Amino acid sequence: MTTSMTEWSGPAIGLLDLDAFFASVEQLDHPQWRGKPVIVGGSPERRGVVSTASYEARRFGVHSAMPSYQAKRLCPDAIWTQGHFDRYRQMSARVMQTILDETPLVEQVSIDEAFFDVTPGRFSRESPIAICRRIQGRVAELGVTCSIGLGTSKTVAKIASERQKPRGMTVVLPGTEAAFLAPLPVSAMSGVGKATEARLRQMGVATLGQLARQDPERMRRALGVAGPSLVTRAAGREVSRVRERAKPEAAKSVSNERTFAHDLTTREDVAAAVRMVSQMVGTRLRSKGLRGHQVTLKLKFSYDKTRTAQRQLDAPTDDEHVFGAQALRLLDDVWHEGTPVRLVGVGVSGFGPEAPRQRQLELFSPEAGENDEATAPGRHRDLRALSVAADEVRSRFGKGSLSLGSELRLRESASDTAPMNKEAD
DNA sequence: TCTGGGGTCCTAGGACCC
DNA sequence: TCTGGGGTCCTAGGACCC
Repeated sequence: MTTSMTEWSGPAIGLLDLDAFFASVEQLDHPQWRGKPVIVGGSPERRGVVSTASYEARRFGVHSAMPSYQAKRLCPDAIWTQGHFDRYRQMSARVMQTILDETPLVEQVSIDEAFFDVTPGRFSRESPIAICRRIQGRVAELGVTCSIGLGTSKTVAKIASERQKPRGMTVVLPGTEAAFLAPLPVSAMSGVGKATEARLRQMGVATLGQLARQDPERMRRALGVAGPSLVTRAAGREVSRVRERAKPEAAKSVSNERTFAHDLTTREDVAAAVRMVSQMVGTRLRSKGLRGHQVTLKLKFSYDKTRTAQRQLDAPTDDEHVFGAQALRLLDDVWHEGTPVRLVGVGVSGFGPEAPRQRQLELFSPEAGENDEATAPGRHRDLRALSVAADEVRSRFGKGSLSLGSELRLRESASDTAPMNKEAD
């Protein structure tokens, strides 16, 4: 297919998606693993899931987000690894730089995906297709491969990128968007998950072509504010803009959660888990220089039963002794001893510059009592200094080098840092 | 020992204020 | 004696993404 600039009218947006990225990096770094099934994910014994499966493993039916025990059954000889995230981030950065070398407007959307703007006449007069081909070749030189979708909007580019994988390139020429999208199931479009798909099915809408013909107002009533834009996007009429990625400092929340190999039932164990997870969050907050004034506790009792509770703090903090103590209090709102807990999560948010609304009541409430773990301001300072010192020790001697006695047993049963799932399910 | 972890955004109800 | 109405904050839960 050849297209000169004169044939391309309107915006040209590309979406680059790295093929089985984590597994590909592992195969790049371990030549003896090439051509073999490789699975990056949590271990089958610890309630893990598959993050990425190499294409060799996919032939056995293994895919992202599959429970690891199931993947193990399908592909017993697969090579397993928990993943090497610093290495993936490094490789990702090189890929992003490669795209930037070809066009200045790049929006990284995840570790393995980026939109880029190659609209003819905007930064260059070259054919968008030629630029995409060159990007694909240069990425391959780095040792990993990618698939690219090219179209006049983000929605089209994204869907196109998934049509031919791995190492594919799918071009949807201007004017052909509606015909390209129409036969596809609604779930092909990002923003349409299980729930929305089911809702649309009830309404007799199964394909993007059918969705494109819906009354936007009807969709708004059925699906909320996102409804009308789904119609526009399904019709291929979306006007999208590639934006440089927001800075990491713009994070709105920092959280950690751990699933335990065996459910926790005693207050002692659950409280120890809350403290352990709070400590992980505290370390990350301090390393990012963020302080939040809201803490959230999350407990998962079974696969589909989760409860959360949150609370405002008197002042923004990055110290687990402060927000962790509040998280412990929230425990009683959502849990009673004896109920099995499979996951414990703690999050801190509310990094905005302004202080939360002062709540006079709190000053006199019994919960600000002296039996708090950390209440008196002087004690706060001492404990935070302790947290900072502990960060230092952990960074020098490893994460496991410092932990409370009660945490030790938990650390043994908690899944190791499970890699994020980098692919759509 | 079926189904992880880190995020963002939206919704809906109640509190509270004027 | 039948209780307004807009705005904002807070909270819990859920959908979705990679």
